[in-house]
Amino acid sequence: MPEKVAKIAVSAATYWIDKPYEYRIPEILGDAVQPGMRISVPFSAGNRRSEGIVLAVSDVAEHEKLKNVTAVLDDAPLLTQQQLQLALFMRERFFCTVYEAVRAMLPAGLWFNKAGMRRVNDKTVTVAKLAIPPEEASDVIALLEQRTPARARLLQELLPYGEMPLRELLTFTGSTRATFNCLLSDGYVTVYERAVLALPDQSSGERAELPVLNEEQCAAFQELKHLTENRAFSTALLEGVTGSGKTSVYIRLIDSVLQRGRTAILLVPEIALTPQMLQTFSSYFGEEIAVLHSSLSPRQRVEEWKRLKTGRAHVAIGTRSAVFAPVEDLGVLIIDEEQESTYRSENTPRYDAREIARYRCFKDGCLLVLGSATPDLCTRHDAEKGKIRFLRLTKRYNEMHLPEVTVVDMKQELRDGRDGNISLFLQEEIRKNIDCGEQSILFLNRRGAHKLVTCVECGFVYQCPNCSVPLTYHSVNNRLVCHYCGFSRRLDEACPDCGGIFKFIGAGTQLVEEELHAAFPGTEVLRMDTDMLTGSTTHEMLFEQFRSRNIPIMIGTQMVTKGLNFENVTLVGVLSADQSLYAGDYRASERTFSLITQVIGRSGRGTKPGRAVIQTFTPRNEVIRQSAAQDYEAFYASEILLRGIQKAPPFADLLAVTAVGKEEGGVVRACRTVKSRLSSLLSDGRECEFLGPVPLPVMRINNRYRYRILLRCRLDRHIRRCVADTIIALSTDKQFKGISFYADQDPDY
DNA sequence: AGCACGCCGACT
DNA sequence: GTCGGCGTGCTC
Repeated sequence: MPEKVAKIAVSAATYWIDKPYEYRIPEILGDAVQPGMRISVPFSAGNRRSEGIVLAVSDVAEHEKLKNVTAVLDDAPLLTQQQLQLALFMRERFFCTVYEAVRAMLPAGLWFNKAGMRRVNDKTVTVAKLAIPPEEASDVIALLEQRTPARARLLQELLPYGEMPLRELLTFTGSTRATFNCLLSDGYVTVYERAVLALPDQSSGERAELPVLNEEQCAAFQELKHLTENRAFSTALLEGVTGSGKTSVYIRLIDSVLQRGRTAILLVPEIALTPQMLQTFSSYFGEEIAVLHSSLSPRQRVEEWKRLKTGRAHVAIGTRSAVFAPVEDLGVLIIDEEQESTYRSENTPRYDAREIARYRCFKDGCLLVLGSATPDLCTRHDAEKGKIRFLRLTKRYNEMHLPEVTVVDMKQELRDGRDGNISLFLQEEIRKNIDCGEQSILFLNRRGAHKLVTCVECGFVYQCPNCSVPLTYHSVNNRLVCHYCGFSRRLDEACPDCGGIFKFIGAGTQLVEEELHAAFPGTEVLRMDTDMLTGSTTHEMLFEQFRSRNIPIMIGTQMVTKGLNFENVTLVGVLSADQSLYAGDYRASERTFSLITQVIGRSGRGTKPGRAVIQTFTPRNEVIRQSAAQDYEAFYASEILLRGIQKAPPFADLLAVTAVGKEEGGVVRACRTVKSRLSSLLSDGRECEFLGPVPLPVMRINNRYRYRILLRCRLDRHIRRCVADTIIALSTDKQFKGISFYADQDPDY
């Protein structure tokens, strides 16, 4: 009887030693070890316990001496062969380890032990929060390291985030609640309960009638449906102006796929996944739906995942990670608002859900639908070239008119002696709304929401000692905070350089709120920002207040832009359109256009017509004018020309290799080495262009310098291989000790 | 990365 | 003679 051998992707393996490792399956484990299961193995010289996932089982050993598999962690495979294949693809494509890919594919709750899963009815999650300023925490960690290292580790893990669900914190650090309680009683941390997104009640058996489609929607639906009927891969762009009813088409499409016994996945941007939206889908599909979303409790996440895995649910709705939903025989995968940056992961593995979607649909032979009012330029370009199907919805629901848009020149405002954040024109418009009992929403860019402190006399600006950014002022605690590393300090009474008086510049939501109170005394204002969302208050609760109490004005950041439907809102204002426009990367215009479109779309969704006001210092800017006119066609036409000239996507791929390290000279040298190695590897007649080394827009974060090399070319397998080899070679080079490298396709900056 | 093995200087 | 410095190499 030949011995069984397992090929395993090990969690302890770093990127440059990541490969399938062989282990012997001891006889007692016998058939209990199958591909797709997690197991426990000894790894490396010290035989450290490591987790792994079984990739294959065979009875031929390619190695002389093998270690034994220690234990099996699952009683059924978590991943199918196809999903394991996907993990291997992700390694190639996103420069991560196979196990990192696996971890991204599975709900985090699977790693919590059974004892930790006892709670059934999680209405809230306990969140651990740092109770001391981050810079003080660093000192505390150093202090604790000697006598109570476990406590130090907990604090260390919590530090970069500021707060995280307690359960996750304990699992990541492998600590117990007791250790945490010590930190709690020492006052270094606090806890609070955060409300968990409520899943729609699916017990009410009555299913709603499917939405009736208008002529245009019907044509789009028929064509999409047709594409799902032959089992072949295809992609379609569904471009629909705001309010054209893309969702109704999705619903009918999902329904038709379910009718044929296949499954569906719907991806939505983070912010669009609201209880109302889930309720809508749940009313059509009942318990067929499973929701995959980060603000579910770990327990719920596992439960929903299992319902899909076991075939009790056939439709997955969720954010980015729902692209990994464990469904078989996929019939359609829909990505709503496909241009959203939230589909790209910012952590390892730095995957793009759209690319995973394409891979899955290709393998499953099914339809990929990309829906948007303002598609990604590359998607739109593909549609125009006939590479993907192109379907359009041009009519707004009920023939509603687009809001009337006014662009206000803020330079003129300054010349007229007004230096506030709200122009005279916008003030008058708000006044009209207050008078007739209608509501207004004011939108502030996240970047614009930062408040700087500067000295009136000498122009002194506080800088973060660890990062190359100015500190931002928070009036709640009168402290200056770094938004990258969390450093904070008290604000001095006067300028530390010259003793001058401070001036606060840049509009924070709080500042705008104060301005509004001054302009409209006695009028209620609802502020929607992260400061308001502490404790058990959720967005939904604030939105509900806004609606039910008919609060005249709401101000907010990104989160007020999407998907919300308030009938009584007839005025929206973009306080400063410039921040995102002049961010400096090749996607800045595209982001701005999409953002303004979404904001404008919030106005006049009821029976009354809407108005929109865009404030800018550059009113003649073409992108501003095109977005004010809501002319995506014009925007696309001019922007695609520009991309051609810039040789930016879709006309070339960009790949950034970033080096991060404590010593600036070393990091720059590392980048140069990346460049010279790659250029000699790719010198065989390929058209490749190198840019850099350039510092990232924020050059230093947490005392680590960040530089990158940009590679402009047509990315193929060979080039990826060369990049991977280069990263591996430099990571293992003693010369570059302490410097880490990563690669990113089409980076945002 | 993290750990063992290995080959040269100051210690009980 | 031995303890320990960190240089080198491997992880099945």
